[in-house]
Amino acid sequence: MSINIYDIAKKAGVSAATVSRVINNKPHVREETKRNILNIISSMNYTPNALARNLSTGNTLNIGFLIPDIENPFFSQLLRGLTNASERYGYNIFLYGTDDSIEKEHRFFRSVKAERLSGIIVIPIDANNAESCKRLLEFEKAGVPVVLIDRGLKNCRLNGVFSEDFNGSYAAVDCLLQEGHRRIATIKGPENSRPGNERWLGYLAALEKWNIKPEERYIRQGNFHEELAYELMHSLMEQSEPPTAIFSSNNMTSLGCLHYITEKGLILGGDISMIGFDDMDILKCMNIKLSVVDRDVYSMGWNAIELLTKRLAELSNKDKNEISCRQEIFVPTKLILRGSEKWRG
Amino acid sequence: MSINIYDIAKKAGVSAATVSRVINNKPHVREETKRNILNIISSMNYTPNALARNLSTGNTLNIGFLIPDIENPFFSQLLRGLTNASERYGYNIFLYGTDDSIEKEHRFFRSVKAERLSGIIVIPIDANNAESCKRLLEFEKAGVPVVLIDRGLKNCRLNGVFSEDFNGSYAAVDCLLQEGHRRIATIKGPENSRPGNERWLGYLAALEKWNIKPEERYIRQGNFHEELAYELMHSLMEQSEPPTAIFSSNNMTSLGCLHYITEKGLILGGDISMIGFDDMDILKCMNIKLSVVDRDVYSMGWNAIELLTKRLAELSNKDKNEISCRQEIFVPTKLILRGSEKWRG
DNA sequence: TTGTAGGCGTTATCAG
DNA sequence: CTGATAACGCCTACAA
Repeated sequence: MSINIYDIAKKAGVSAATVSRVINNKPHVREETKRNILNIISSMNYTPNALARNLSTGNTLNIGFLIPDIENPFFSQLLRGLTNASERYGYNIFLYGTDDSIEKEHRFFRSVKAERLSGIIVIPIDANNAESCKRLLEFEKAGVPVVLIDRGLKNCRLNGVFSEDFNGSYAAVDCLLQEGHRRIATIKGPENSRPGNERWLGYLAALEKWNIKPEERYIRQGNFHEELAYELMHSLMEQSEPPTAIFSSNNMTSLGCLHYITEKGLILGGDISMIGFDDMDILKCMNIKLSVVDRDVYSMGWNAIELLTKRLAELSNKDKNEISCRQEIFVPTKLILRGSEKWRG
Repeated sequence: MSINIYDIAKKAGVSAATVSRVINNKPHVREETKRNILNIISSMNYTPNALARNLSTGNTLNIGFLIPDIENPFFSQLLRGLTNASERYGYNIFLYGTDDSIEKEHRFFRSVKAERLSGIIVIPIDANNAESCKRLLEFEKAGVPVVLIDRGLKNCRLNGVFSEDFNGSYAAVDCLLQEGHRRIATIKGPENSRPGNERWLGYLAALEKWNIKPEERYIRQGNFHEELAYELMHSLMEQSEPPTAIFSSNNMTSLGCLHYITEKGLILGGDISMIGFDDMDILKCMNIKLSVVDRDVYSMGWNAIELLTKRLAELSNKDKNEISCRQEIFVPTKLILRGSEKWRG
């Protein structure tokens, strides 16, 4: 096959053990021996076999990432944070696209085990899926740390990086109320998603603060996708007393709303007001002054890797047998006002 | 550590070899023995260690994917095609985000070798980079097939999946000419990119067909990113005799153009005409009738995996020692007219 | 049909 | 500071 550690050893007139020490920057090697070996390594263009090393150490630097919808720009941004951070920390990323299919999600769990990944970062598809929850807890117990991002799992206490969905949503709806709106509609996220639920609770809480009863006619069950949101906008707007403002629960939903709004030629912040969750670069290009609840998505990805790194470090210091703290990180949200929240502006 | 093939063997009262045969679906195992082993495997929740297997067979089912700009929706779509196809064929994807940094690209090549990936799919950053070319050819020679996507490398004959950039661009510009435009500007892609160059040649060829001389004042050097395109639009439009139509060489560039156009309140297909390369879902939502050169990006990703699969199969049939054909697949483009090409519409 | 034994390329533990 | 040698978990001739 390809050139191995013995070839180097032979050439250098030493044993494989010494070469191994050099490769791994271990102490107790004479400076000269080291230099010589290093030279031979580079001149023979030798690259240690990671498979063999991992097998021997029982520890890969590979981490798995399960992502439900690769084309959603939110996830792309996350992915960039993740890949950058994992490069920084020396991990390889195994990418698994689950495409919103729970079967795929489960299939990938098997892969994770087979490949002996040292950690996984998961955006679970269904917060209520007991099987996923079980499998993930098994990983944790087996010493494979799990970090959730954005979405969570019900009754499944794991590490995770989330955002302040409740606060963000509350602030957005509160803002609309301050603007004078009283008929505020929302298109909810999927019921089995933590962010969807939190944002819904934020909506309710803001209404309650202002002593306003939530009304069925202004509430729609969305699925975080554009098509449905677009349809729901029709049913929201084409009723006798339509809402004066919309709170949309994610970026795709906002697109659906905007689709309807631009199609009807409505003026944002004039004919209809709106605040969406999650910013999109595209809005700027299109000169669309949509107010949004923003958060640092890139850093969510980065934080997830750091959290994982920390957990992995704790696991390798098993000698102290510390009980490590579970951590949930909540990235703050920020309300960015661009005018679409205005009433009859 | 975790449970291994010997544990299963002991429990089943057979040797590890027999268990191995069962795991790999090899013949010459009594049906009953097989059933029994399978039962034990599932009851003990055993998953074979892929690292050990790969080390032993010298063949991983892992393939690397180098992508320059994860947040570009074109690449997201590609990524979806790739992940779906690789799941279908049983590969794992190692994702490497190069972020347009040639150093990262080279660093990842090292990783590819260390991890003994069985193939790589690359979107090279710089078509003129000799080092990348050299490394990729080395991989090919070492039996690690390489498939390029979209972008290529100069003087580096490798397998690849591209699209009919020249034809697409030619058709777009020809269409603008048919509409009566004579002052057609273009914002070019990077000079070191194959698609950028092909699309530029298509532009020139179309002009030539109509006997029109390309004019410096209507040509700008872009970089496939939005910001620069936006700036270049200023310099294009704010001259004494501005162009009447724009041909934009990729999706991000189109965004930059649209940014300018919407900001100035220009009417697409009225005040200014335009055709872009690559469609974007977003356009529909924003009700923007941009005509585009479209291609099936998802299938480009899928095709890349299929090409790789074929090459891998050929390599394993080394006994025949066939010289396998290098393949370049060119996905067709399609001009989608939505009105923005019209003149004084 | 099944078992034995050696090898894949490293690392790690002891000795020296 | 360096070298044998035994793992790591699986596959695969070859033998039985």
